[in-house]
Amino acid sequence: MVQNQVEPAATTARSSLKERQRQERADLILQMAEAVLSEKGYHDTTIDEIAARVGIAKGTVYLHFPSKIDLVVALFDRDANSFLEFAQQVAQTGDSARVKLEHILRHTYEGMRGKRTQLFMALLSSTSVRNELIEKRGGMGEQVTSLARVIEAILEAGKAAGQLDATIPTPVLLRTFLGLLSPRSFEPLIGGEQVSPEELVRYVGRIYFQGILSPTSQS
Amino acid sequence: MVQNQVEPAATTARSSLKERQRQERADLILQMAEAVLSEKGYHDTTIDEIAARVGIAKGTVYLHFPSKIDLVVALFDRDANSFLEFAQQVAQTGDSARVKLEHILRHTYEGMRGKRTQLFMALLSSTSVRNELIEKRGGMGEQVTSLARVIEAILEAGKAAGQLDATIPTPVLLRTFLGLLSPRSFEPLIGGEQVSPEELVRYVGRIYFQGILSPTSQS
Amino acid sequence: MVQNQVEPAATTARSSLKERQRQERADLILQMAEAVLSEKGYHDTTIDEIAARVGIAKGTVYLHFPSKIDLVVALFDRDANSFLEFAQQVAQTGDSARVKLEHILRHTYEGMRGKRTQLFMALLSSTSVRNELIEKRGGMGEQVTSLARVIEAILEAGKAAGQLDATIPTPVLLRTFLGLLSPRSFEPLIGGEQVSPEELVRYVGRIYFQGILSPTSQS
Amino acid sequence: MVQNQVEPAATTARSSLKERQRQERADLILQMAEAVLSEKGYHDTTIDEIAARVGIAKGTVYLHFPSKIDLVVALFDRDANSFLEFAQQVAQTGDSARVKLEHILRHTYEGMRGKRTQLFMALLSSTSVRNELIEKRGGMGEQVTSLARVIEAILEAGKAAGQLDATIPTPVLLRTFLGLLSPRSFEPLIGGEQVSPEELVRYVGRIYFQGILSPTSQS
DNA sequence: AATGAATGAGATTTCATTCAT
DNA sequence: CATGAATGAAATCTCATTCAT
Repeated sequence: MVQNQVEPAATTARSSLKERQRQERADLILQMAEAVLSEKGYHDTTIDEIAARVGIAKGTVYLHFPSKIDLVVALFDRDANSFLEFAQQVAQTGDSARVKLEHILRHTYEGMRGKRTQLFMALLSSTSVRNELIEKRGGMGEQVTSLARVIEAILEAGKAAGQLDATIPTPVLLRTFLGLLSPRSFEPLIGGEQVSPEELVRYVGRIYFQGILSPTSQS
Repeated sequence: MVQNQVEPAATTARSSLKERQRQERADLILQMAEAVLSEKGYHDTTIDEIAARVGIAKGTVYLHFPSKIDLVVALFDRDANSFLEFAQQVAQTGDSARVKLEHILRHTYEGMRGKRTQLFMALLSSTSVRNELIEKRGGMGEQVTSLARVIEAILEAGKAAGQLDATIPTPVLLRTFLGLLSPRSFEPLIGGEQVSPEELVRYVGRIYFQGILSPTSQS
Repeated sequence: MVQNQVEPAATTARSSLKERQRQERADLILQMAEAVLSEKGYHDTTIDEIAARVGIAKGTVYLHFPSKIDLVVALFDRDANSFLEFAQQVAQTGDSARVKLEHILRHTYEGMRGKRTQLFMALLSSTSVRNELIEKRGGMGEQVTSLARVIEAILEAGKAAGQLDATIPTPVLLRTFLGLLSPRSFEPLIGGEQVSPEELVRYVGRIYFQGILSPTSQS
Repeated sequence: MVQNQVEPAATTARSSLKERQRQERADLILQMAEAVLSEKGYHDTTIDEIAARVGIAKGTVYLHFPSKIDLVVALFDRDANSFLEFAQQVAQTGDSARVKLEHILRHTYEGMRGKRTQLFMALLSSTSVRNELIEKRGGMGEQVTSLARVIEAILEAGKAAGQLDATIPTPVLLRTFLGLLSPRSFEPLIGGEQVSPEELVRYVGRIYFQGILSPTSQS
């Protein structure tokens, strides 16, 4: 009855230790889930395989995520939040729309982030996951709309500042830009890496902002 | 191209009648498969549902397609061929690269073709189907590479003619262009249709060829 | 297109043959399910075991019953209907309430019917099945209330005719009577069969109608 | 009966304190187990839920009861013993068989005891628990037979005293009486409470002892 | 003693594929 | 040819039980 009264520190320390371990475990699971998911897609990813890669038992996965779709949601949320956060930071800078959007492109194409965004984009456009989510939840979460809004805001600000072509509707600009974030979907079509992320940003940025016509031929 | 045209009467007539019926049946199956596949994705599409929509028994589907993945392959081939054919026709015209590519965009965005290309693109980037195909077949078929080559040829010709910016590597141009073909992946993110296909072509074409910067701000 | 037009008989014959086979299969499954269920109870009954006893594969069971609970519902319905039907027939006779109710007791205690009613009663009072049913359906079905109503009607008619003690509320009479239908719940408590069904009816009838006091001691 | 009464002070005091705490804990667990078991039945009751209701960890339950079935056994034993004790006390009075048995009915129908007996009766006739017990132990314990014997003794004494109808075999009387102890199994069939326990005793007693025939129609 | 994370056997259910009719 | 019943592998999820802390 008179417990944990005199040493709240200890208790907190202990519970936060456990909490940390829990977090680590959950992160490990998410990590492996991410790997398997991007290799195999939602349906061909089995809880068994995720567990095996983490080196734990199947049931343990369920200790952290109540169902397979929840695991995916957690992953999606993590990536969406991380992406959203970055986009929001970028949006707050005083840079031009072009610089801002190129920042986002760079962030997307780089390293580990790239993989994450890859999966994030894949999940975003996956019919099966979408159906599952709509059925069991009631939508894809608000981060998606938030993300769209942040980029829209950048685009609109660019238009207002006279930087971007105001005659093209923002939704079209938005979709087109989002499409640029996952050009790797077409990787298998082409093959290995011939271009560095940085180069890719320069090229894609140039395409998106200046078009692909040769400068001399521009009317 | 020149099949079953000059064959002797009776037998052929009968067999070609049967053949035609067979074809019709197969087409019907493909049609329904297409519908279900784009609604539910590969894994959530069941042979049972396809058969039910066609109004035939499950076994009958197997009479036409030896397995579920073969059904998808047939669909994919059909769409890829149709797309390839169109692209090849376009490539042979004397138009500029921009006009050619805008033709392809228009073809993709329009009507029923649009749906087909949608599914085609979805299958192209679907992890599960890709893995399945690599496992059971050994790749995605040659149409994909053929298609890439046709578009590459258009792009390279454009560069050679001084129409397109030669400083951007063709693979990047190619990927970016392919990315423009399935902007609907991001539909749920945005919502209903606010733009007609024709407008979309104009807007997307302008973005791809001239960029999104405001004309006045172009150096 | 011009099928089954000239020989509707054949078609019907064929389809009714299939239908009959289907029925037989379903009945066989129900039969085995009944056996396993009364041996092990709902939760310890596995579809695997039912299938094994029938000599078919697990999936085949699901071809006939969409889920385990549906299997139980079918069984329950069958028994409830059979019981209800009998009770209704009995209710329509011109016999006295006592004779009617003793008919029902006899019917319950006899042979195969006994087992069925046993299971029926067991399911009726099984917490797990009840919860399952309330959750997945929305109640126990109407047969149960119908059955209660039929017996209530008999009791009330008996009261009206001056045969039964009108000072005891019908619900109490009803519950008590229903309690008499599954005296075997207490079998393990007591042991093997020492009394024949017919004797049991006589004894139980005497208890229910005249009480257990010795005739001489009745005030 | 005469335990821990004369032991030396210190150690015993401490150990009996611990012992008492242990007992209290065990009782609390039993209490919650009882609640969950009667709500959900044996299989749908999870150790997790019991622990949660007590407010302890799952492992702690296992410190008190080596397995789930042991928990049920303990509960069953407790109720059976309590019931048995009461029945034995009643049996020792000088009352008539009717008064004795009505005492037992009253005890069963009243308040908290009622719930306990309810569960007790439910467990008694639960197929899954029975099978589990037979498998892991080897029977249902002796209290059950003891209880049967006590009631049998009352019945036989009643017969010997000329109070009860000696022409009805005692086993039948016994079963029938036991059947009266859990009329609530049929509650869902009827609905809410319209009768008080005391009234119920009077009605059920009258039925059991005098029958349901109208007094005037008794020959 | 108490905890609760981890385990893994086992249950339900789905569905591509086969094959006798 | 067409059918659709049958199959059984495989996947998700649950939960009694164990055990390191």
